[in-house]
Amino acid sequence: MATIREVAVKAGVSIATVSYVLNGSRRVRPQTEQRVLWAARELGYAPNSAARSLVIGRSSIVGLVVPDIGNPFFPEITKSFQESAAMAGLETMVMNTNYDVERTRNAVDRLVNLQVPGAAFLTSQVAREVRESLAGKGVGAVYLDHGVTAARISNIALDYAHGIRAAVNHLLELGHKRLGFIGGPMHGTSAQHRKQAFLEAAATEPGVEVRVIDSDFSIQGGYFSCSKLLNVFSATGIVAANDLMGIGAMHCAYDRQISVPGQLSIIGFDDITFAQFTQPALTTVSVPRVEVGRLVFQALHALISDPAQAGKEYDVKTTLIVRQTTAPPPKT
Amino acid sequence: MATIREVAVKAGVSIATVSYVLNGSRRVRPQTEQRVLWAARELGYAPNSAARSLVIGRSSIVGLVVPDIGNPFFPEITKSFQESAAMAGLETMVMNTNYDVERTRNAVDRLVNLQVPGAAFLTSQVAREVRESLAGKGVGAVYLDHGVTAARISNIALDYAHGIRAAVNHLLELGHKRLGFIGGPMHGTSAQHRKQAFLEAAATEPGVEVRVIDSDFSIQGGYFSCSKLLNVFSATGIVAANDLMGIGAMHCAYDRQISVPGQLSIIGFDDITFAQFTQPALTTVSVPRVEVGRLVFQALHALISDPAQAGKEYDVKTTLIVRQTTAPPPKT
DNA sequence: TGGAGCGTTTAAATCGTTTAAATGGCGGCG
DNA sequence: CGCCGCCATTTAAACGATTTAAACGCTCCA
Repeated sequence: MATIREVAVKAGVSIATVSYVLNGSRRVRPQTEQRVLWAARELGYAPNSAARSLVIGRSSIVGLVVPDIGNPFFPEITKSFQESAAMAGLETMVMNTNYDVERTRNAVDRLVNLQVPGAAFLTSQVAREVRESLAGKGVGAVYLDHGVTAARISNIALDYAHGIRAAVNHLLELGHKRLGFIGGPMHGTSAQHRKQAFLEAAATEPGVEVRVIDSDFSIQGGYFSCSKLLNVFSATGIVAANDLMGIGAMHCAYDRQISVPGQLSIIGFDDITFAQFTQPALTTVSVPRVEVGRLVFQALHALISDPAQAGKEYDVKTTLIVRQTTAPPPKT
Repeated sequence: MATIREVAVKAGVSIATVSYVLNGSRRVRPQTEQRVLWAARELGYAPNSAARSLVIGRSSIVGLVVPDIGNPFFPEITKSFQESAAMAGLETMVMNTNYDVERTRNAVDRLVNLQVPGAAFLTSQVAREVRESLAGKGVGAVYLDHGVTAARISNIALDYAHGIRAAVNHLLELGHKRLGFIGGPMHGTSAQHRKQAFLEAAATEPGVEVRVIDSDFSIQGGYFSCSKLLNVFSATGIVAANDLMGIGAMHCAYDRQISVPGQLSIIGFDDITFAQFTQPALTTVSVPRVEVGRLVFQALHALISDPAQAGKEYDVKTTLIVRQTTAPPPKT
């Protein structure tokens, strides 16, 4: 590996000049600039990132904290985040927390130790003191659905309400009167928002019966919750807080020989790639993941490059995608 | 952030002693050791990783290069790799290459710049000179299905043949005589191995007709390949080189009103989580992903901690999981 | 011709570690 | 009693970059 010193020698200047040219941090005579550039290219020089972070006090790595990389919702966001970051010359350190507060804390500690200038959190399991310590250390942070912006803290708000409302209205328009909702774990704010939105949307129409069950965002969870829902009262329409649970619900219906959408309509949330490949294809609320990934990075990048600027709130719309798991309720 | 200097002051020793205690790189009087440990704990000291890598010449980050994090096969391996790495005190930098040689080259450059002690490649799109330069720079590398071991290079061999053979035998035993195979992109060695294994297994039984189509590991690819296969000759059994393509094939069959498994049997490969949730559930060859992730890391770790030791070859078995997409061929 | 003034370049300090070499104290042995 | 050798510890020199402050070399004007 070539060092800045070798480049300096080759270009016949001091190392400071090389640094100035490469970082554009000071005016340099065009002629010297050319020589330096040439020497650097010739030697295939790339600044040693460790040395750089040591003196700067920040690394060129940003953190991306996800609750479960195994859930197909996250890899796609990760991918587009990572691509945006790479274009800005930043590496992305992906950390998986398994929806666990303790592991999240640990992940943050490790990110701080890496001296990341910022991190994005696609999970809501972040303890308050962790958030505060992060802000205190001057680390920029972008949260998903946390709802609060502050110095060094931006927020991406997914407009769940819009999509959920559309989903509920869709079911109501089809004539459904008994609706079930399978929610996510209640310690997550995003799960709370979705449930809230469902309840509000369902309340607009009089004479609609509603039941809600909190679950865990997994296929198995969706399966059992659907089962409970069907036992408790014979729902004709079910909205799940994510596609995985929606798919679980479909299997529950299948196992009970209940036809979807003939006897039971099901709507998911997220529009993961697989949603369009279930049999029948799952009606769901789409979250534009590529856009979210890009936006999350942009928000973080803004925070990093100008630490003085206040945190912002960004909005992302969600939209209903009608496929084949919804139909009018059976007439009894 | 506390520095080693502050710890030294608090413990009343020199910074070198602190370093020795913390790294166990030299004998230290138990009494001093205790004082240092206490001081470090008291201050919540964690060594600055940038400074450390600067002087060591290696970072505490290992690379994990995957072709497509969006393909559910990889996140799970990633997860278990990452967990093993974390237990060994190493961070994992995940890089996505989109099956692109150029992007792989770029990813490697960035890893080298980060001074990783080693990297694992779950993709076969690695140019030879890249591999060589990696080895030359003293970076340990673990490849999946590359088949070559050398100094600083280990290899994980997935025993495709075993699983594929079981899949083909399963179809033959059911009485199928016309078999199709949907392969992966031929520039990947793992795709080649699977195709090879299929052809060999099918050749053992006389009177069996066989057709092969190379595709691209995507759902869409599987869909079109299945379509072609059915046009070319009326296959009654199809083996796909991965589950995504198997699922694509199922949809193709569905759209053509061909019942699975009544008229067409389909077998996938990988056993991604979704394989058990398709309708009907996909018969597939299981690759133990958690185990693979762990093993890949262990192999890498061995390479890193003792650079002198020769590269090793590790084997992982694959096994057929019979679910619901296979049945005897229709009697004509 | 000498100096002011300006823009460019340089020397040197710094970041927080690791580690080779130097130091100092102490017991054992001649 | 003095010397040697051994241990535990310290001193100090790296590692490769950024950046402040100082030096330098020009041009231009008096």
